[in-house]
Amino acid sequence: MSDVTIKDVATAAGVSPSTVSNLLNGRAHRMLPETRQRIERTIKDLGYRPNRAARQLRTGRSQVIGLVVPSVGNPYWGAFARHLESAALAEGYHVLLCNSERDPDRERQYVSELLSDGVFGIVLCSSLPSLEHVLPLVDQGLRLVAFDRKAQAGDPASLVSITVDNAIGGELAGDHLVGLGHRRIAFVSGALRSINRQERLRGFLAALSRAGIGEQDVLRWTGKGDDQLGDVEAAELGTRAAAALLGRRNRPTAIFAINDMTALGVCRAVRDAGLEVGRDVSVIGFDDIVLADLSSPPLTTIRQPLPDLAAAAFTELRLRLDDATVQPGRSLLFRPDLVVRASTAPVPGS
Amino acid sequence: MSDVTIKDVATAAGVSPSTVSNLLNGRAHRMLPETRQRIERTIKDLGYRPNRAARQLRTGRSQVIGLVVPSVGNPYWGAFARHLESAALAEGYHVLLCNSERDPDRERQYVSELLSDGVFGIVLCSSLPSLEHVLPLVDQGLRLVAFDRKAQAGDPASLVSITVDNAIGGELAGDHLVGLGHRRIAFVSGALRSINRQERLRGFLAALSRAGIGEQDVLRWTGKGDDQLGDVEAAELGTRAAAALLGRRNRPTAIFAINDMTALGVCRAVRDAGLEVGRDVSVIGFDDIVLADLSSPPLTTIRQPLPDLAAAAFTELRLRLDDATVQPGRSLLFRPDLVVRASTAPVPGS
DNA sequence: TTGAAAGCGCTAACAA
DNA sequence: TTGTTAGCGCTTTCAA
Repeated sequence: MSDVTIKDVATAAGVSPSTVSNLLNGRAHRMLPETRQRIERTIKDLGYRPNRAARQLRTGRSQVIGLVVPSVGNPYWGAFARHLESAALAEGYHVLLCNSERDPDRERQYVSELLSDGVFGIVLCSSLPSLEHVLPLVDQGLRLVAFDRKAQAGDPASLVSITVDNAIGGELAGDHLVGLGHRRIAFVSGALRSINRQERLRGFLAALSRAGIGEQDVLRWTGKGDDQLGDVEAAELGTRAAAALLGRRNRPTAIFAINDMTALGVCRAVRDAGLEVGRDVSVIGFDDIVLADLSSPPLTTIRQPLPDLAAAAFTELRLRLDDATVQPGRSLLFRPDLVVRASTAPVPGS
Repeated sequence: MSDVTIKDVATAAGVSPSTVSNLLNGRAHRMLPETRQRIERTIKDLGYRPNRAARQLRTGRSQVIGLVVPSVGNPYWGAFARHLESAALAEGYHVLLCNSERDPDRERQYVSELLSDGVFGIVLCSSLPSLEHVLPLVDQGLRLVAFDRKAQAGDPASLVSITVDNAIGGELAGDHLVGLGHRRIAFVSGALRSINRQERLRGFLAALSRAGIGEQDVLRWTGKGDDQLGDVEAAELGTRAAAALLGRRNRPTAIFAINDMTALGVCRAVRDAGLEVGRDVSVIGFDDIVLADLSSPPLTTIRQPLPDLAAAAFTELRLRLDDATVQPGRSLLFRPDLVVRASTAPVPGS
């Protein structure tokens, strides 16, 4: 380890440790320019690097934030992690990565361990509607930003929630399909346990309703016991759901899938049924992961502005980390975009 | 913050801090069972959690390892990060995530900062053939495991290198295509700067050569200036390369792409040319990322045993973290598998 | 403008 | 079996 300490620097520069410390902590104005230069030179010459553990022990603060996601193996979360890390790095923060694998116990465990690591700022991407499993830890100094989740009535007052506006996203999807002339439309998702999913469906139904398509006329597939949907499983679910829906007498001409992975699974089922995505059945997803544009045909989807979302998550977290007083909670809802590609087209024969 | 310290526990339990510390550090046998139980109860009651910064300051060790990858936004690296984190967690370690974005300066910067964070164990997934930009830091206690990179002559003696056996992977790809009757075969990659890529090509050529196809008969596309290939760009490159290759008079009947992202781009170009992947042109990739199985048609590829690779990376790192004496370096080469899906088929008309 | 000194929470000799 | 003690490297108050 870099065994040169602040004391070594002080001795070599002929000053006291506190003067060096002052320089290190943005109080350079308190010393003569020549002193300052001498110290700076010495630091360079000796290759001195402050020991963060010592600093943290002393100040109680650390330049690390925690990120808890279901799994970075999922392209969506991988992309989010990348953008968040990028935003954090720009401000000198590092990111501890935690994969909850959608296990509430593991989520709680992580948060607790992070606290004990001196990591008080955490971006939590929880799959759960309720955050009560981590709330007790807020009393211990935890600063929480909940991502991909709209604020709920039962949330602690200080919580920040950041997400795309899922209801608007659902509406955009619905408007798009209706605008293409579709009337027999299906919705495919796993169990609607998360608020996000409920919102997406709500917006979607609202759009269809405006076009005169009642709720009862929308084919809904919302998980059939297959709840433990991971990332690969989401596609699998899409395939099974679409296979069932396409087997009906009056099969839908368009399908809205809860996310892109599911949509890709839906596309597979369409092909398996001997139909062509786009021409025979329109498919629209949600997220705009990197593969959406790569798949065949390229997937029409609702894009989440991931860089903006990630930057906001970090900014909000930092705000609460720097200021000891408890800030009021709030929700940030970002607007999603419709990205039209080849998987959606006018209804056949129209 | 959890302001209950080891001292509080000691007082409450009626013992000295060192006894509590002994219990905490696996020296429970040095005390009476009843003392032990009393302390354990107190720890629970008070909700005590050790302060890691203090512990680290004292011992110089930390339960954190660093992971430097090009970008977790790339599905391959995202999957690797997930498996590595999982292996680390099982032993009580946390993972600091660093995205180098393929910038050598950033790589060096990260490693240096990690050192100053007291993080001495780092899994480095560098895109560079040489590691000299971080070597000076090895003297400062850095323990390095290089992933996705075979050992080189110029490496430091203590370096561990872990990767799939890319030459064998290339051979498997070559044998597969040859076995299907293909003779006009192309290879598509970005610039062959990394050792991995060179190895894949070498193995591939060796397999073709055994089938009587000389090097000069293999169409090679190895980047045309488009060097800054990120993740999306890899697909883009595949598309451009394949478009050019398929425009030739004697177009290839099979294409081996350097990785799955590139292969997906190749598939897109095949479709754009009015041909069918599998039937008209066989395409094989490398990695077996999650999308390989989801794409249309599902992609034949060379699978990397990612969970095993990740577990090995952590194990090797930990070995070197625990033992202060410098261990001799070594290379671990894991065997890849051929996964046959629908993107490859016998050569048309055979 | 600079320095002396105390102490953050913990571990591990060493002493009892 | 248990306790005393010194000190890890740093920041910050207070004094000079």
